[in-house]
Amino acid sequence: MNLKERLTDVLQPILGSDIPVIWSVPKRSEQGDLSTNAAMIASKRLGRNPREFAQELVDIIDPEAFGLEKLEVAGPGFVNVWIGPGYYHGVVRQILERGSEYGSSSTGNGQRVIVEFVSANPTGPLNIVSARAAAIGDSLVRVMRKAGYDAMAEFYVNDAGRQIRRLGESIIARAKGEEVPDDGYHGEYVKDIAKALDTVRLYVEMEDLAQHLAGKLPDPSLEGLGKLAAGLITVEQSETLSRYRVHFDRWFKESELHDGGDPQKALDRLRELNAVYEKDDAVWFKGSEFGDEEDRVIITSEGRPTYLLPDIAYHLNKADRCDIAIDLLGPDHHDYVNRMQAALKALGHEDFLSVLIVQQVHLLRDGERVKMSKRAGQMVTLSELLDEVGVDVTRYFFLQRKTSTPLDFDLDLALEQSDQNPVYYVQYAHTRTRGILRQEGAPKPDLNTELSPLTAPEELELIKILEQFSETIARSAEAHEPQRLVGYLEEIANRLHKFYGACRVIGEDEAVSNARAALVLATGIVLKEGLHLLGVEAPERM
RNA sequence: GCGCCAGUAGCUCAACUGGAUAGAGCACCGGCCUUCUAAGCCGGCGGUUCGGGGUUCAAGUCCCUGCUGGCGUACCA
Repeated sequence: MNLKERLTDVLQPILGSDIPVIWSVPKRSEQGDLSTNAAMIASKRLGRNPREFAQELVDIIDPEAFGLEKLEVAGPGFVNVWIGPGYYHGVVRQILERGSEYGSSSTGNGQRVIVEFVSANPTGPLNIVSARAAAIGDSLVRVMRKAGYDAMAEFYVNDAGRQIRRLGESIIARAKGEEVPDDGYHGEYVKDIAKALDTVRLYVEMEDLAQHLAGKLPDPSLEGLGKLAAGLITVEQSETLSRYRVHFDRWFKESELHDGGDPQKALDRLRELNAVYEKDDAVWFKGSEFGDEEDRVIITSEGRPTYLLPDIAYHLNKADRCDIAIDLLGPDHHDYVNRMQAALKALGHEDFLSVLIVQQVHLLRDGERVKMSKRAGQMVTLSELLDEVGVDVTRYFFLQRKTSTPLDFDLDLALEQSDQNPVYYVQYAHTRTRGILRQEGAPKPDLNTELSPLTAPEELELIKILEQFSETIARSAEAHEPQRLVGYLEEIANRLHKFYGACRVIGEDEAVSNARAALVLATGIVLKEGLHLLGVEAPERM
């Protein structure tokens, strides 16, 4: 149990169980190391003077028992707490003991989570929004695992349906040297696939294509050809993603769903629940009864399911496998959220799904937006981005900002290998910890190193931020906001640099040197693990 | 029209889920390298948190309303 929890345990009986005791770190050091507003909340309900009540809380805590320096009532009724250095020395020791395990918690209680992201159609290379989603989704999974969730990363492959036929058509057109249809896929990669398939000719579909091109077969299997190409594209996507250090635990194919008859089962279930009806030869889901703006067609008048039905089936499938589903969707899909939530509500899975909209990314070069057009096949792909700016910078840039806000990705800044570029600030801090300990004559700290010489403000400020690692991770996980971790790591870097400026490690009195070296080692551990959660490397030298 | 996301320093963004005097980076100005990497540190400049109401001890944060921008608004996915 940590300090906050122990303090809360003492206060809770006086406050009553319905008053939350929330400890926060005040912005100003004159307000102590920890603060709670519980007395103000409680006094309202109990009709008491908040400051008097706060004093009562202060009186009941024995400072020595908790290693506290003092407690105070402040402002309108805050209880402020000053923590003694002994507690912080314990934090450093704990980091050294736990190593890369430091920061883990059981906040998630082992809840099973499926985070679905990217899920790009297998009809072309990954674009920039996918790149952003990939970085965020992957880090979110890492963060959630660290916070005690049983989290899995999943990629939903839309390998069925119309777009696969269109892909087949586009390939045939390219193979014939004809223009690709307007609603087809225009990128250069389609040409490459056509060529590759033609060269290999291993598959029945390709034989069909060859026959077709020779004028012997009027209609090759577009579906089969499309699937084949989709498979190749999926492989390519997965290779790019693994270069990007993005890992998926499962690639879930839409065709698996169809093979198992899941969409039909979902439809039957909705029928049983009386959540669908027929109108104009089509089957409609009663979305408006479950929080959507309007009812939605799930089987067209031609008898074909719309994309919504297999998607409902897919989410039902997830509901069998996890407690919480998180979907990261592109900005062009946000109208889809309500209807999916409505469907899940109808099926008894309210509050199961939470959706994060990954907003638009604009690439800037020379201060100008880079024009991207899918229609004309002109896109900057993830793969190209990685070639140009590298994995660390790309991931860091995407993870810096809240996912729900549009993002300008400044290529010139990304390429700049200087202090202008924030990635290096944190990486440099890690390098600095390694550099100090690499020095000749540097102490070799271990678990028995005496830490009590750590008393300088810069030392304690550094430890205070390290102490918040676990909580920062837990909050990032709960809020589904990995970007919080970025700001946190920058804060560690900043305090390390200040410490570095104020306190020499090597050449001081031996006890001081040893203790400081232990602190430097601990800081390096946290920085490295933090960067790892972002999928960014922690270099030994720069 | 309706829906979603945004609007905070000149620019890019934070703000620990409603707390105390709204913070960083970039840009601009000025300091600090014969000592562990100056990819760093210190100081300065810079704000009606889009406007207007409301809720309360307390609002950038919650509610209402108006404005601006982006995206979406299919029997496409």
